[in-house]
Amino acid sequence: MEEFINYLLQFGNLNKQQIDLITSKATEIELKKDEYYWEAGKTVRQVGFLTDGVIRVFYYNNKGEEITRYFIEENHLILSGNTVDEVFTPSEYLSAITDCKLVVFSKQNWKDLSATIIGWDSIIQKIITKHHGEKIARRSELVSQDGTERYLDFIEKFPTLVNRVPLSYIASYLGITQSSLSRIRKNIR
Amino acid sequence: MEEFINYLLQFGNLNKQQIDLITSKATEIELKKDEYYWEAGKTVRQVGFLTDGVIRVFYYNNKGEEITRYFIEENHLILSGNTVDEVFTPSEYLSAITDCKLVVFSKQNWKDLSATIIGWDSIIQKIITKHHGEKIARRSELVSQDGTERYLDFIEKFPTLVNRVPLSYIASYLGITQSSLSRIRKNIR
DNA sequence: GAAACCATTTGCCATTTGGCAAAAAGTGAT
DNA sequence: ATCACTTTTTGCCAAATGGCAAATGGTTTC
Repeated sequence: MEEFINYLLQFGNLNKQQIDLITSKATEIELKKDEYYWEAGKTVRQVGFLTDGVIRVFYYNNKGEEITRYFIEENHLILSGNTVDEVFTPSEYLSAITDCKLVVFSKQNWKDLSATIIGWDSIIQKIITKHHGEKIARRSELVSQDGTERYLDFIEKFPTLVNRVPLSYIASYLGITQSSLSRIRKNIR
Repeated sequence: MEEFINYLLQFGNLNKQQIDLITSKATEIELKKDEYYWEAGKTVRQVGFLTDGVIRVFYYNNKGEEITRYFIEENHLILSGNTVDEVFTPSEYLSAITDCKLVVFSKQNWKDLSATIIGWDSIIQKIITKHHGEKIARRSELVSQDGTERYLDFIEKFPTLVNRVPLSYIASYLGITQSSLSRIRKNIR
């Protein structure tokens, strides 16, 4: 819980009272390895903040292959469709790669925070913008690189993930096969 | 100008008075083919809306190659860093692929609109969110596809661009060489 | 129409990656 | 230590892509 507050404070100020309110609206939950946080087609009713673990976001392409879109690390907010207003039904899956801990808010509680805390929306908006920027930048570079460059880039950008994420998922994120990734790793050493 | 208003109206309501205000703050400009709209390192002082033409967004990688990040089509907003508040110095270039027409607002005028029109920020936020979503989705798919799939996808998603954008730029966007793209095109027919 | 210029295609060969299956290495439970 | 299971590495060969240079096609200018 503390992690979440500290994270928020990076993007704006909150007084003790506001922090208490946020805390009172939150629930802490755990997710075991390989459990889903979201499933495609099932309505999302929560806003979550990942305090521990790694989550993988993926979908199935028209050949039935799992494509990893990105990874969510500790200290990242998990929002549905960037707005809490509407009912949101994702087309992708979020599943825990490691055991995870999250702080979650029901949509109603989240709306209450938005309505009560001045500046809340602005803080959240900044966070969303930041995450978007990161995701786009990472993806754009991938396309123009060959497998080796992609992997080196991955190591550099996600040093905390390399040893926690199965290589098959990394390969799927990088858009190469697992065997290719394995060969690439051999050549790098 | 009218295009811009119509575009805005898709994301929220505006009354006649508000529309007049927006119009009064806007300037229409033209951009000739190959002229820059932004250059890396030069401060951006405008918010623009592209009413005609195609703009290419690119940067240089560490090998000095031009990498096309994406294309901007008609009826898209061109914002710096997603917020107008701060001084923004881009690290990428925006250059006109065809002759272009834009509606532009000085930062000051844009702020005035934000301060005067209730709901303005919310409209803009929706637009930004939408564009972000589009960009991420497009990029994510590219990574997991081979050249042929990427090109077919490109044709499908940007039918209006295929015949207006030089193949070298498309190749750079797709992350393949121009020769490869040429061969791919031959095989498709 | 010829010349100059730019965009696109092609040929040739080296390199990378994919696909598939088997081997090897690592992990966990008994 | 052994067995069962999962993850990662390899080998083999086919297919895709890159790099480079030359050829072709198209457009503009004079």
